[in-house]
Amino acid sequence: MLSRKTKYGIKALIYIAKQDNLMPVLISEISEKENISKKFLEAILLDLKRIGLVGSKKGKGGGYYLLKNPREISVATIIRFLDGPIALLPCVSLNFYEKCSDCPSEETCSLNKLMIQVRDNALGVLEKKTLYDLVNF
Amino acid sequence: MLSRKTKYGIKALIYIAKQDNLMPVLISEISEKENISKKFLEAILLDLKRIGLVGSKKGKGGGYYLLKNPREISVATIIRFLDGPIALLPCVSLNFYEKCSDCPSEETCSLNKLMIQVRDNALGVLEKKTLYDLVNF
DNA sequence: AAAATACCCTAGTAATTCGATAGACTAATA
DNA sequence: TATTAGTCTATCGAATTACTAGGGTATTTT
Repeated sequence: MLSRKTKYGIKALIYIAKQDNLMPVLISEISEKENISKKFLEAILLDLKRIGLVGSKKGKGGGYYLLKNPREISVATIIRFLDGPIALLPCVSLNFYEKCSDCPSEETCSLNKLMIQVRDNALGVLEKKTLYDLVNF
Repeated sequence: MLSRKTKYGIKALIYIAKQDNLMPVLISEISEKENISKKFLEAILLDLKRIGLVGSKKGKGGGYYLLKNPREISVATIIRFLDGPIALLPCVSLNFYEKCSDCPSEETCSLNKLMIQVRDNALGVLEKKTLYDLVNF
């Protein structure tokens, strides 16, 4: 399951992407409209800023805005950064690979191949889907 | 990501399924061969027993054995019982459905449809794959 | 009776999640 | 310059989860 953090992060990005004017969007506005705890959202947006997906402007008239074209932000990217691996096992993760401590060999592991298949199926959807698609659903 | 519990559970079931003789399999044997903490495995097998996938016999010559045909045990079933929902959001889970607290309506939710798609893709693999397939990989 | 084995209970550590609280800093604007 | 509307930082805490470990009980076979 996705963490709330990730879910909120995606919804916030969608919200920002929907405002096609150039004005930065307020945390408080997103918080109210999307029913997200303001302080929690604050932390999430900060994460998204570190990743480079959004920029921010302080002071009056400030807020958050997208730094990339919505077509270039895939859902997979967002999930990876906020939630971590999409794969079900560390040994089949493309971006967070780690050897399973209990497995002597991935070659002979009975789960490895199956989980690669599951991963690829999920990625097939999540890599293709971008913020743009979600805004214009 | 799958919990260790689930991963261990699946591997234990595979191990048991591989012994085609009728002798029950010892916890300690699975624990050693699969590098799983014995105590943890104990709890996992107990769960699997409650679910009805395995049976057990105490005393000398005791151990665990399958109660169902490996062809009838899908990986999805095992994951659901040990790990919970396969879906990424509660609102798209078939077996553990729950309304998202922040969403006013699933109809207009921008994530709902996408996550249904991801779920169905994952299930396409996990429902079809059974213990039998994993043993004879 | 003794040995082998599953079963049960408890407790603890460590990490993660989801926030709450309090305030510091920054920039536009009146 | 003072005010105000914002982001930013840091810390704390309750609740849950994921294991790990110990010791004792019940049951079955020899």
